Amino acid sequence: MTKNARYILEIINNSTEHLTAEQIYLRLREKNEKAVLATVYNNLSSLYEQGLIRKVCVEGCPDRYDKTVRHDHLVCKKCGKLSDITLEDLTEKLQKQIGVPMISYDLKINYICTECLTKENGGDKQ
Amino acid sequence: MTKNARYILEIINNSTEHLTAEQIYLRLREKNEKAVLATVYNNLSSLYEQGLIRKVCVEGCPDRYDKTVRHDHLVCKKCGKLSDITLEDLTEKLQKQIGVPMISYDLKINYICTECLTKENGGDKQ
DNA sequence: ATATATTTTTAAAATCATTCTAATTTTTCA
DNA sequence: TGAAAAATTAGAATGATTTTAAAAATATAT
Repeated sequence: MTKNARYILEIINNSTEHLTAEQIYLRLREKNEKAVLATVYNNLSSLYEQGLIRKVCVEGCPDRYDKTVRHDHLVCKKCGKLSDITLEDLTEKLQKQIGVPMISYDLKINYICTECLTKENGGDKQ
Repeated sequence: MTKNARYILEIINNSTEHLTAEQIYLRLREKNEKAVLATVYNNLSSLYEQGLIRKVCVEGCPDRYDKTVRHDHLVCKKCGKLSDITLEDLTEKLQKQIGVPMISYDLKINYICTECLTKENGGDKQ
């Protein structure tokens, strides 16, 4: 694995957020690594193909990259904010229900985050 | 609701597939409705905001639109093929686990579809 | 019905994320 | 050391989607 790939993997694994390629690129540069956005994309693709990172896509947002430890996601329907939540592992239950062998599953819970709820209520009162 | 919006909703609800904006546009034109792609996008956005249709995004593919009746998805990790599957409704179970009120959930099962499995085996033998 | 306001549609350009291209640099390792 | 392979770069290209501003259609009030 190249230095860039290692750094990128590190950035993703050490982040509690869900970073976009752009954000990863910026963090890489903060580390004084001079790299270009295309390099970040190249490395992200290869890390993803190797199964070392997860890719999360929410409509309207650029793809975000995530660690592979099993967990689920909360997605705010208003602002697109993504948070981690670890719910019961459904793998076995689901595997029993579907006939074919499954690789993994992605579970997203749609909700409205506290900030958006507050804003919404504020807005209504105008 | 305008005629275009009504037709688009109809196309989505009568389809067993998961259509992209482009495909919906083509079907609309088949019905002899002269409309432009931007109109399809406009209407899709507004239908989506009204909660009348679902949007499914799979990485590497343009967004696809889907009916709102509760069901889950199988996603082929190789070719991106999307199929419907109706698994046990997890709403209550999940709602109990997360604290905040949830709107809905999206469950995607990753697997390799039969076609891709066949191809893969064929490829290995080369 | 008739003028006015509102909404929708259109064509075209713009945007944004991502990928590709071909050249250059870096790394590998014989 | 030097050739071959892999990674990086700059920049153009692509593809999906959104925006713009004008034109057309629809609704509303007179």
